[in-house]
Amino acid sequence: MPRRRDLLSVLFALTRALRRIEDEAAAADQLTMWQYAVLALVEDAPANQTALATRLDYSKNRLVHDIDHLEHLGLVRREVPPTDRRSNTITITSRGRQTRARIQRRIHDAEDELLRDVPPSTRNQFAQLAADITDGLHRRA
Amino acid sequence: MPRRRDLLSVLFALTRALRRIEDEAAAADQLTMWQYAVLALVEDAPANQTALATRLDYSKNRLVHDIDHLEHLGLVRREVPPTDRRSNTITITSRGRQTRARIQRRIHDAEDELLRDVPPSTRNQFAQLAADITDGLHRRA
DNA sequence: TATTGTTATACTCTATAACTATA
DNA sequence: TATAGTTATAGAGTATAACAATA
Repeated sequence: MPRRRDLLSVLFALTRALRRIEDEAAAADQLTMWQYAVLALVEDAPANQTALATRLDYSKNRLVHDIDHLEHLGLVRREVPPTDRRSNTITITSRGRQTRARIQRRIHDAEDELLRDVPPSTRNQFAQLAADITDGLHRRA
Repeated sequence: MPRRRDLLSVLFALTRALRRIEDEAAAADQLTMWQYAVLALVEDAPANQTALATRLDYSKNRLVHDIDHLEHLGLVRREVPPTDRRSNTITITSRGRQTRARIQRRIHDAEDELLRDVPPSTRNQFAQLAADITDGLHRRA
């Protein structure tokens, strides 16, 4: 029976490589990984900055600059809902959708290249399990 | 058919939580996650600093301070092999083994708590697939 | 000439706390 | 009094390049 390995140690090289892939894919459109992550979240549904910070496990003060940048590029809009004038609802623009799709295509291509030696069945199984576990953690948070 | 999700997005929350677990477990023994990672690697086999940097995907200049710290705590030793007096062979001490085991126990306990809602079969399958994929990446590097 | 480990430096990222305007 | 967003600042983490000793 082999010794139990730390879970992080068996994920570290993979997530570092994936992080690099996302950084580069986002940088090709003048974005950071975090800005791309915001874009991806608000494409699914508009959200205010506090909700985004919670969901991303990110701090709200850092989000300010990221959303400034996204807004400056015309990829999202800040809208103040009349029901609570303290908050901003972040909404994606059509240009934002295009940019996000372009970045995602780069990411998926690079993922395919990175995992070219992993059999598709292994890979799909892994992705499914990872999604289940992570979604479970999000539901708890 | 649901849209393909970025692999990083389904791993991110998990790896961030695991990173926090390792940071805290290592900090309880005055170490960083990186220093713990070095300790774990040299327990398996002594290695020089360049090899460690490559294996950890870390830079060799940062390793200098980390190994200084580990050496200062008496957890590893630098030994100059007569065959190549430029390099240091980093060897773990018995105190280093004890510290590493103690930190790992904390990590495994915290992992169990984090993943308490994940069925053991799911978890084992996930860990096995992750290890296979990561080991494959290491073999390529 | 190349490599190992080291040092110095600048830069980016991140955490903390305080502030404003609304509620 | 509490919350959403913002601003300012200090600190940690990281990348780059240059250096000495050895090969």
